[in-house]
Amino acid sequence: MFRSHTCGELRESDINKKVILSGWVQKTRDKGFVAWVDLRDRYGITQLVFDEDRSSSKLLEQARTLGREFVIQIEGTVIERTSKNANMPTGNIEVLVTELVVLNKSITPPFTIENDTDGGEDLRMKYRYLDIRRTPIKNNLIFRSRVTMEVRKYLSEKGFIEVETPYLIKSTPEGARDFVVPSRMNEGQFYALPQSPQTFKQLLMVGGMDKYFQIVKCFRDEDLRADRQPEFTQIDCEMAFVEQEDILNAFEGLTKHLLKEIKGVDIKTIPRMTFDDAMKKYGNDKPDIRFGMEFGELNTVAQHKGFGVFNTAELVVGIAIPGANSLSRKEIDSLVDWVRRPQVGAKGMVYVRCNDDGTFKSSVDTFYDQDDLATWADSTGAQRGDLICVLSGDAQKTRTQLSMLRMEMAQRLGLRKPDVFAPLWVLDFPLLELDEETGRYHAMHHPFTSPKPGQIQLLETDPAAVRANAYDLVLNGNEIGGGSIRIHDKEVQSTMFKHLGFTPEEAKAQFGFLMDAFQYGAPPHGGIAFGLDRLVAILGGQETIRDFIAFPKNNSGRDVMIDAPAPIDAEQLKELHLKLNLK
RNA sequence: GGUUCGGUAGUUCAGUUGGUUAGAAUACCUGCCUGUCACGCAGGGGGUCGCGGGUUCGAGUCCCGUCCGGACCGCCA
Repeated sequence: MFRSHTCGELRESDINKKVILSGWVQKTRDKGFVAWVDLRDRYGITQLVFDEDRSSSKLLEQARTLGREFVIQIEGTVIERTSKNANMPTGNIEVLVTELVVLNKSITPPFTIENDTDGGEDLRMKYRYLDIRRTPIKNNLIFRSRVTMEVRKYLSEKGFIEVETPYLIKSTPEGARDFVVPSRMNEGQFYALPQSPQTFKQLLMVGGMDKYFQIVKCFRDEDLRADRQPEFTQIDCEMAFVEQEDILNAFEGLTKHLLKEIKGVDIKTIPRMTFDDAMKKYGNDKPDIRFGMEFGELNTVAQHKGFGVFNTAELVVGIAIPGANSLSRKEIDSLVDWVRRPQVGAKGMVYVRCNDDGTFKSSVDTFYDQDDLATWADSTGAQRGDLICVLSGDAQKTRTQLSMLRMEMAQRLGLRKPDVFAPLWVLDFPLLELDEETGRYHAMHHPFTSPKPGQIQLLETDPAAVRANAYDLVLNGNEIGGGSIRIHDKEVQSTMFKHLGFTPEEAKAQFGFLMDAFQYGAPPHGGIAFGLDRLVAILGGQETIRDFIAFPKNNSGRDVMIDAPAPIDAEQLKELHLKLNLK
């Protein structure tokens, strides 16, 4: 037997018990007459004690040879501490060791395995197995396990069946780049790893599975970010015989369940907002509604008063930043510089100080009097003490820029509180999006998304106006889930492909299997997929998904621990019928 | 593909206008220490300043190239 207890569970009630513990040496403190060892495992830390009076000199000497991260097994007696430590759960007791076995030595680790490690990101990635020993990372993985367990529990109880779908599938031109796998047995042919199990879950609906879910890896060969990995996990769901309302209700239930069980937060109902409203009010299709600062459109009140910049702008729009009248002239100037950076791209910024005495002082006082500025304050909801920031120009771009300013100021003002959770449904997304480079329309969600009833004809005349039965679940300014009611009719699906620029032959070659299936009684169906990594990170109050993934990739898509990707040898290439064409 | 910041001891970093033998903290090693828990005290070892080239009497420092890492833009149905 390696252990009778874990290193996290012994308490005062265990005093006088004989115990066996195994774990890692976190740290030793040698005081001469007495030496302590902090013994760590997944469950916690228990202090071991060796001293001149109660331990044999051989044992005390042996304890002094222990180094960081040695794996040891001890036998001993739980005793009350002379000096207790209120900061640790096991702080009232320690184990007086009677026997010590070194199960395995360790060389000095490259960084300290403590909550506040001295190790940098890169190094911790290279030795991820050591990083996982640290409490913060360990707790994140345990947290993730709790979340997935709750998801499985909830969905299973609601009658969903978890079905696995294949990872070796077919490459398609839509969407992100595919990761590709050469086929040895089929010369010159390739599998692709799924960007999502989309078509398979639809085929499961045709197969009568009715309510499906899967916690599943997906793959996209695109550049990485702090919240984006090339392989990531989705909670993928699909239901048959449903309309949008059924899906929203079902997964509102899941979201509320998770917030309740994981965070202890009660959400009554999740508010809903159309895509158009989200863009108008927040300039963003995933607004953070933990705070206000809604957009106020100022065209009618700010144009034709002699200020040329506004007169020629498609949109004049502002927000009231709470309490920001206290900013100095210099700070406001630096804010103007901030919006003019290329990443934001505004040409300039007009501001209005809302003084405590109810007067206004703006950067455009030449053109606007106090009454004019009062209407601005009205439109933006500005209170005394606020600062109104106004941007103008092309409607879409200006909204995006003001949205960036809104998020930045909320961040600076501490309004993005990690312990507040404000989910939001965003509905009625456009079906299609114009690609400015190619001039072609492509599906905003994916090509299997159904248009709103009665809008199919609009595809011919005004494709950009067609709305989809598509919805996103937004949590604290992050898209954590998205889905749609799918097309289940072969003719409608063909029409969609036609409008996406597929010839009938291309559509048949790439998605013929799906359209064939639709001919055999495909039920109406729809679904949703949640980004598990992101969901877990946000529930955990953090932005970086990397710390919630056991073995993540770095910014360049590399696994620095196993050093992948890596070249393969000539023999393997030959087997796969591949020739390299390197620069 | 682009913008930007960084690479100096095992680790995290400092290093001024280009100027003697490149420092601090921590980790590591040795010794001391009658209750530590960020233990304390004394001492010690530890450097290809990412790599290559250039300017200079002299380069960690300036210039060019390159590699690696972080953040962001493009991209991510």
